[in-house]
Amino acid sequence: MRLKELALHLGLSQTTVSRALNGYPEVNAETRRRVLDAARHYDYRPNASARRLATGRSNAIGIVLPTDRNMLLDPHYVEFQAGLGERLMKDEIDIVLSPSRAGDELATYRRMAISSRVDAVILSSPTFNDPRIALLTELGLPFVVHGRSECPIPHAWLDIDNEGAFRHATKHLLDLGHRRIGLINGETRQTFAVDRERGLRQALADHGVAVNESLIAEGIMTDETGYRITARFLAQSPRPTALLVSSMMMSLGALRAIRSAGLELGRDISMIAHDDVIPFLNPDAMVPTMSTTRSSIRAAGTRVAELLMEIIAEGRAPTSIHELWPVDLVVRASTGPAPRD
Amino acid sequence: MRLKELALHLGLSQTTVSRALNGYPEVNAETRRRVLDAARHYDYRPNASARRLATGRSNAIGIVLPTDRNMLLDPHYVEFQAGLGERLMKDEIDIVLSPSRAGDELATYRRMAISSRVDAVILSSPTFNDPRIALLTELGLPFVVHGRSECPIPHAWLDIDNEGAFRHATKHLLDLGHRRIGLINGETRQTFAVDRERGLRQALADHGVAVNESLIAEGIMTDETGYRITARFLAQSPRPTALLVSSMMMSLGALRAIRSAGLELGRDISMIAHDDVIPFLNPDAMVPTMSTTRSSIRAAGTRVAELLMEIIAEGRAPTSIHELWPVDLVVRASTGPAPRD
DNA sequence: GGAAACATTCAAAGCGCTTTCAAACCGGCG
DNA sequence: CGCCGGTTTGAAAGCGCTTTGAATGTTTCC
Repeated sequence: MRLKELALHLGLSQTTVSRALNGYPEVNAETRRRVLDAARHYDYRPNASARRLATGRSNAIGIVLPTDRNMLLDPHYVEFQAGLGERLMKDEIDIVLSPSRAGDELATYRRMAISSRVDAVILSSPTFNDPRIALLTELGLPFVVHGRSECPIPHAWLDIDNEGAFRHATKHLLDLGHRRIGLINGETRQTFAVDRERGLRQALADHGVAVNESLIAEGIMTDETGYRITARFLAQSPRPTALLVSSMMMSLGALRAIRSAGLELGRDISMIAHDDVIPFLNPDAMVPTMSTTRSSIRAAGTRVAELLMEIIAEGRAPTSIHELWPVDLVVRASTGPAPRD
Repeated sequence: MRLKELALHLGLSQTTVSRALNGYPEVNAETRRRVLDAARHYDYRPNASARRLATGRSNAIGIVLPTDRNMLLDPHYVEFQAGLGERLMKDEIDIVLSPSRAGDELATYRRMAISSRVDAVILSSPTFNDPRIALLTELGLPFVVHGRSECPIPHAWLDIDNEGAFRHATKHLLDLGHRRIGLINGETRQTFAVDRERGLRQALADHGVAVNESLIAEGIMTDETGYRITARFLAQSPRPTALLVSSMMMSLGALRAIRSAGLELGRDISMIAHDDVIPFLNPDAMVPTMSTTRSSIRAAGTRVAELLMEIIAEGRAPTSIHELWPVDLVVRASTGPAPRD
């Protein structure tokens, strides 16, 4: 069923039918009712491409999907997508994934923009001076950064307070008497990891505790990395009495290493992990339950979608958008007072 | 830059330029070169909507994204996506995610089809008589099912041999002398879970071993479920000497429960888990290394994309597509001979 | 030399929608 | 009665591309 046929059936012009369906005010109430009834009856849906061509809006937002391993190796990604979806569903906005090899990312963004496939894009895992920001700004394609870059070009971003989160977590451990605190971080080419390390250093400095550089390590955020780094840390003498871990996934590995070393989490050693609130990695379900810095990545997705809609549908200025979300510290059983030497 | 302007610059008609760009043969070689050069120079990209409208092809394949929790709670999803992307990239085909609440899924498929947003869709996690299959068949939207349904309507599908995988795994355990084998399965409304259980039962029957129904359990495939079910199994007397686990994620929980019970994996109890080859859940990195039934879900994604392309670009008949992939059994350190009673 | 065959190009139609601009119709008013 | 403002509808012009059908040269072959 096409608009033309529908109009024919109704004995109306395409114009009127189109207006009735799109909620324009100049349509007679009775006519509109008839049109809507008929549309429902025939299950009419406007052809997406035709509408896009006519309006210039694509009703879709884009994400470049890096297909190489390591890039999206984590479940955070899909949670974030689900969060986006939750908001975009409401306006029947699609998410367009453009697959791309790591090296071709810029070209893929360019392609998306120039072929006007999407109204806006989301930029995840920004680096310090992320070239994508300059590119998209130049191309005039609206975007929101999830995370933070230090790129000088003004742009919209939403991030969680990684520095504050790890500062608080560190302070909590210090208050419990811990002095040798290890950091198992994500890769520091990602800004969030740097912010977290900064938070740790800041708290240590505030308490006049010297940083032990051999207790700061990073890697891709897998169970395996968590295991390896923790094992290395525990081999040191004296060993750390507390660990700060950048993801729940890593904390699983860390926990394995702790058990292998014959230590008990929460008594011999404490741990605080960052929790993105992934359904299948529930800190309350762990044994012992895991203390966390918590911030739902799904909620972030929903909010990013909302911001995107404000930009493209309501014309909000992207440069006015900077959201820094505070992060909860949730104390559970994995943290306890520092053991006596 | 639009086609019209490009043509103007070149002193050619839109027709010729379009043909040159799309590789039609009736264009003079020299002319084509000029056109391609100019296109590159001006960074010309055809407008996606216009092209779609004109050709009737959207160069996109669709996935309905269920945003409710539990539906895509697992990392398999993103690996599969990456696999798809790997193949689709080549032809610059987009993946369109249409967010949908669990209840509205059918409506979302319908919307995708009728508004001709995509050329084909992927149907994941099929149920026994999946209503989506009937719907899509009726709508005439090509699709490939990832997994298997028992829906009588002929359709394209790709699945791994879940039954064979678990039959072999069980047989392996039986050969090692195990008789009390527990199954920690995914939810049996998913066909793959039923197939796996079937594989277990078959192998037991072949060996004349009676099934212990209290050692068969299912649940969503999380670390937590793995922990709970295993703990319950281990509380039985006599306890099982081996476990079959439906996902690596669950196996992490199972391992925790085994350790909590003071048992040693690979000696006191054996375990074989199904491995979808998720980068951050590496069986070789576990301690002890985990025996698995292995099948890359990413590779499946790539193949599904390939099949989709064959259908939409080459006109292959969907009903001719039925692929059942064999599954490797990889024996590592988590399996050993059954302990003596 | 002219017809036939081929190679190359182009004008214009059409994909299905939105939107501009004009027209039709209405009751009310001077 | 003619005109006006307001309401409602419609014809037609795009949006930027592909593709049909025709036209223009260019060779080739009797």
